[in-house]
Order: sequence, then structure tokens, then C-alpha cells
Amino acid sequence: MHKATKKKVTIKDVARATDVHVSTVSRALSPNGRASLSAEVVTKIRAAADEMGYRPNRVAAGLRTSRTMSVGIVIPDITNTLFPPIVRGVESVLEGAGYASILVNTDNDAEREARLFDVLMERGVDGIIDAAVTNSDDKIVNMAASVPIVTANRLVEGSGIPAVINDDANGVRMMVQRLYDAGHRNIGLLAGPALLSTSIARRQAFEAAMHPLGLPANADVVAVSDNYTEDEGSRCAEYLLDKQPEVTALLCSNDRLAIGAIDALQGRGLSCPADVSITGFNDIPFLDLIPPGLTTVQILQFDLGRIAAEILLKRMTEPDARVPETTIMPVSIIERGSIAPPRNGRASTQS
Amino acid sequence: MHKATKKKVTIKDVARATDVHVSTVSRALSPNGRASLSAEVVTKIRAAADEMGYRPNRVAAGLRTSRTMSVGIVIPDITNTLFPPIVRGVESVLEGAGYASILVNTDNDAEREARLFDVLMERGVDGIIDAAVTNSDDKIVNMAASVPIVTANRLVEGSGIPAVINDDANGVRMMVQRLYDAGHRNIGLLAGPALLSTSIARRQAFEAAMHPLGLPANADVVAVSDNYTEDEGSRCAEYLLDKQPEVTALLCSNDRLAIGAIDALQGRGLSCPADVSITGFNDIPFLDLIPPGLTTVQILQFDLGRIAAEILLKRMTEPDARVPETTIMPVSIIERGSIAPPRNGRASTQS
DNA sequence: AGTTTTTATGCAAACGTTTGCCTTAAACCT
DNA sequence: AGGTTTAAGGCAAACGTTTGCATAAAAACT
Repeated sequence: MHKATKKKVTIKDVARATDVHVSTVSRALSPNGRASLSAEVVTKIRAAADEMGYRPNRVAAGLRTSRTMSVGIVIPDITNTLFPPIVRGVESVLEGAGYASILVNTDNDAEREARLFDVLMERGVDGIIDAAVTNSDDKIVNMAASVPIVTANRLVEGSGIPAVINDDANGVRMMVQRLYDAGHRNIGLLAGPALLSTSIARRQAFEAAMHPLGLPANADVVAVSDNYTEDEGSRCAEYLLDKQPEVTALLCSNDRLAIGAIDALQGRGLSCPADVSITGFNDIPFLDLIPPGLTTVQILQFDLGRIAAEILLKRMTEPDARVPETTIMPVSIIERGSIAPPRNGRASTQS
Repeated sequence: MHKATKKKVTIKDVARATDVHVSTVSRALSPNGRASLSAEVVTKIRAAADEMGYRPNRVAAGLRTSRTMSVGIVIPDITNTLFPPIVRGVESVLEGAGYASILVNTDNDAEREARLFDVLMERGVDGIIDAAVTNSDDKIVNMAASVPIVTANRLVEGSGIPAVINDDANGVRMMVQRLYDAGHRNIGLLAGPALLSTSIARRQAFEAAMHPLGLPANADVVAVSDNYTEDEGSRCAEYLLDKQPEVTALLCSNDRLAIGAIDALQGRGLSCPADVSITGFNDIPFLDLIPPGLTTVQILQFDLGRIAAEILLKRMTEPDARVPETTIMPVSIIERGSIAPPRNGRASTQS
């Protein structure tokens, strides 16, 4: 029975009440049961602690043990619906293991990110899940020397930092095939920001998938966005549609670009998929409700976070354990209504 | 210039390097400039600390001062798009003031919520923003005695806990008027879960708005959901449509219920707004993209969080300062396409 | 010049734990 | 019965800060 206690009761109070030394209380309350305490004194202490409403002070414990039982979760922006499920996945593992999460948003600002790392380090987090890294990120590589880090959804190339990412290559390949099968021969790519690993991987995958089909995938059919936003999707779609009017399909590096592209289409009186087919990546929440229903590559957001957290947990609890450097999560195609045969009924050929 | 340091450098190291006492270092580095230090020693120490890559250990400081410079943010579910903007609003204030945020999801589970409160207290948070409270919540009232709390979006009735909420009454009133003006005389309410303050306020507002118009607002035209989810919206819409076939409009207690209601409509071959007008509440992100475009009550999510944080900050820094017990944020109607005149062209009269 | 005030810094305790080591007493030997 | 092991729990230091108080030196009085 916890009494509603206003003033904090410490281990010392419990010791006094049970007439033992504080160290005995500490051991009695410690989960890793110290063998050398008699069962009766343990139960007596536990009962008293409970009765008195004792709550351990993890700040003090953290100072002594330098383990705060907290982790940092670094994401670009919590309002981007891609990330909350990942965060929940992370927490599903870490919360059960007793960790609390400090969540920070970088807004894709490197300077901000660096500052936030300091914030996390000053708080002595035991580990970090980072879903906001850029493809080459000095700061995080430095940090990785002093605290376990796992990146989620993105990776830092050649850093050796464990990463859990998606099978971008396969997702893009399958999607290109879908478009090809529908008859498209002029496919454009709305690529993501140049410095993100997802953008890079998907662009490479695009080229790798187009080539065997004898389709061009050079810079002419690619528009590189500055940001994974709807606005950038619109801008890039406009750009590409102007530059390459014969394009009949746009493969977008993520859903938000795709949404923006659809909007741009409508802006010039065209429609998706009648005039231009458009595909996305991620299958973010609510996407199914937005017309015309984007055909997209579904990633396992929650599981991605979950597995990243499992790896981090392993690194935190067994520092010497070997963990996979890169874990690739499977993806699948979700067919909705944004792919149709090319306009004017024929599969146009390029050049 | 921060050297890339692997091992933690403490105040003691800086003291040794600069040949002063640790207390002097502490004072030199403290932001509230201790007047009684000579400018030169301060700069010397600051320079050395910088050079050595000193990072304060907030865990240790927290133990000493019992101020951890961290706050808890309690929400039902981060994947519910209502909450991320609120969280960003909170952080926009707190981050600037040096606070880090521990974010927890209650999943609307009271037991879970209680456990998470303990998690936060054990970590010694300096304050809590709670957007997940139920209308009567013993636990939080207890907690409020030992740590500053501000509730956001919801309130705990009669608790005296400062709350920042929306002008539910006005939002519902305006919306009822819109429906009335469109010709609706049989308006149903999809109410939110009974134990949430928002549900209660909106239901009361519904009754208060309907009465002067001479329209019925009793239990017959109300369906109470168990949860603010799309599924519950569907279920309640089905229920109400069966029970009150003459209903031509459904005012929903939030957007998610409304989305579910629209889905239910389509399930039975009806459409919104042609057959039934539907309205929402909150104007959550992406709502504008979902057909037919829900006419809804827009709340200021970000500002709600921002102001809640400002109040919390005040309570944390000046414990005796008086803060407003209830702050009501203005709302506005966003007109989209989900209201039309009642079906069959006439404004049907009830009973 | 002697006294008082001010300025600049050092001293040491305290915050609440955890944990390696030590002590006591009981239990076990032969 | 004397010696040795084992069990149970106490002791005290340590984690890295902050801060009230003390002190020494310098500055300002009269």
C-alpha cells in the first residue's frame, strides 16, 4: 500500500524504519537479488519500503552507477507521420527494459542536431536511437565512441554504426517493375535530398532497376528535392514535367514527395493516374485515405524501431556483444490506385 | 574548440588545469554569473573548459540541486496526429529554457498512466505537461502536490490543476449553426469517450447550441464512442443511422470519429455530404487531403502546447507565481466540403 | 595607521545511491 | 574443542555538482 506521501522518502528513511544499514536496504531493493541477505530481512525491508511509499531516486543512482536508464531518440520531426510509429516500436522494447526516452527533433538541421546530442550526453543517456542522421555525419561518429548508438531508417555510410534500414533496393526494383508492366517506358524519379542515405539508396536502386529493362535513368529523368516535403514534391514534379514532357510515370522517393507531385499535376489540369502514374515510398499513416490512393512501398515502421531498440539494448547491456552492422527490413508493395497504363494508350518509347 | 574527448572531463579536471578550486570552476561556469569572481579568472576557466571539451554532468547537478532540467510530456499516443504539434509547441518553449523532454504514451490506459508517472517522478522531472488526463484522475491530483503540472487539451475537473484547453463550446456552437443554416434540423452527435473532458464539454455544448434553435439534443440523437478512433466513429455512425434514420447531419466530437463515420456511410452506399453532412473537430494534419474535405473546428495545436509550456515554466521557476487555472484557446471553423443541404432537398423537421 | 568593508576564492558538506571490503557471529569441520 | 569456512550485514567511499560559510587579501574608510 503506497501512502500518498508529499515529501520524498529515501533509502535512509527506510533504513531507519527497519533498523538496518542503508546498504542493506539498497541490496534488499535491488532487483539482482543479493544472495547474502536473509529472506526475512528482505521481505521486511520490501514491506516497509512499500508501506512508506519509497520511490528510488534514479538521479542519485545514475550518478553512482553512471547508468541513467534513459535513452535518447533523435528524429527529424515528430509531426512527420513516418516517425511516430518508429518511436513506438523503439519504446515497446526499451520501456519494458526500464528505460525512459528523451525525444528530440532535429528539423534536419545539423547544427541543431549537434546541440541536441550535447543535451542528451549531458543527461547521461545510456544509448541513442538516431533516425535523423545524414549519410555522412561527423558528430555522430564521434559520439559513437562514447555511447552506444543505433541508427534507424537511415545510416551513416562506412561509420560502423549499427543501422536498421529498409530494403530500398528491392522496394524500388519492384516498383519499377510494376510501372514497366503497366506499360511505362518513360519513368522519372523524384529523388530525396542528396545527403540522406535513403535518397541515395533509392536513386541507385532506380538506376539499377531501370538499366536491365533498357530504360534511361540518367540525370535527365531525375529531379532532386531539397527536402522530403510535399512542397518539394510539387516543385520537382513541375520541373521534371517541364523538362521531360514525355514522362508518363513518376517514382517518388517517399510518400510526401508523391503527394506533392499529385498536387502539382492537378495544378496543371492533369490527373493521377490517368495522365501520369505516381508511386510513393513508406506507406505513411493515413495515406490510404488520400485519393487516388497512392501505390507505394510499405515499410515496417514499428518493427524497424523495435529491432533498432533491441540492438541498442544489446549494446547497452553487453558492450562486447557483436551486433549486426546493418539490418535490412523487408518491404512490400501496396497497390492502390495511382498506377495506370501510360496516357494515350500506347507505351511510348524514349528518345 | 572542443577536442574530441573520449573520457569524460569533469569540473575537477578543469579545476586542476586552471589551478583553482572546483567551486570556483562551478561558479565560473554557472550561467547566473556569480558577481564575486574576477573577470579574468572566469574567462580563463571558460577557455580551459572549452578547450578540454568539458560537458557539465546534469545528473550530478540534478542530485545536488534536485532540479533535473527535464520535464515529462504525457500524451495518449504519439501516432495520433493530434499530439505531435502540441508536443512541438511545448518543446518550442521548454527547449529554449534548457529543458529536455521525456515523452511517454499512456494509450489511454489508467494503469499505464500511473506507472508512467512513477517513471517520471523517479527521474525527478521538474514538471509535467499532461495531455492524456481523464476528467477525474486521482493519481494526477496527488502528483500535482509534489510537482508542477499543467494539462493540455484536456482538464481534470475541479482539480485546480492549470489547464490549457480549446473553446469547445464556441466551436460546437458555430458548427451547429453552420449545419442549421444549411438547413439541417435533425442533427446527431457522435460523442467522444465519456470520461474525457473534451467529450463532456462538446456534448454539453451541443445541447446548449441545439436548444435555442429548438432542436432536440437528447440521448436519442447521441451516440457515445468508447474511443476517439475511426473504428468507433464507424460503429457509432452505424448505430445512430439505424436508430435515427431521419438524421441528416452528424456532428462528430473529433476528426477521427468523423473519418470513421464517412467510411460507414460509404459502406452503406451513402455519401458525404450528398446524403449526410458530417463535421469534425481539431483539424488534424492531412485532414485537408482526405475527401470530401471535412468541415471541422480548427484548434491551435502548436499554440496550445506552447502556452501550456509557458505556464509550466512559470510554475517551475517561480513556484509562488499565480497562473491562470484555465486558459481557453480560440477556435475557428474550417469550411471544406462535408456540409451540404439535407438530402431530398428539404429541411426535414424532427419528430 | 588602524579599522572596517569589500572582493575574490577556498573549504567542506550535502544530494541519494551503490558496492568493495570488513567485521561479527554462526555453522561446519576433524 | 579449537580452527576454519560461510553467511549476514555494516562501513565508508565514491559519483560530479552546488552553495553556505569561512578566510585571506585588497580596498576603502576615518
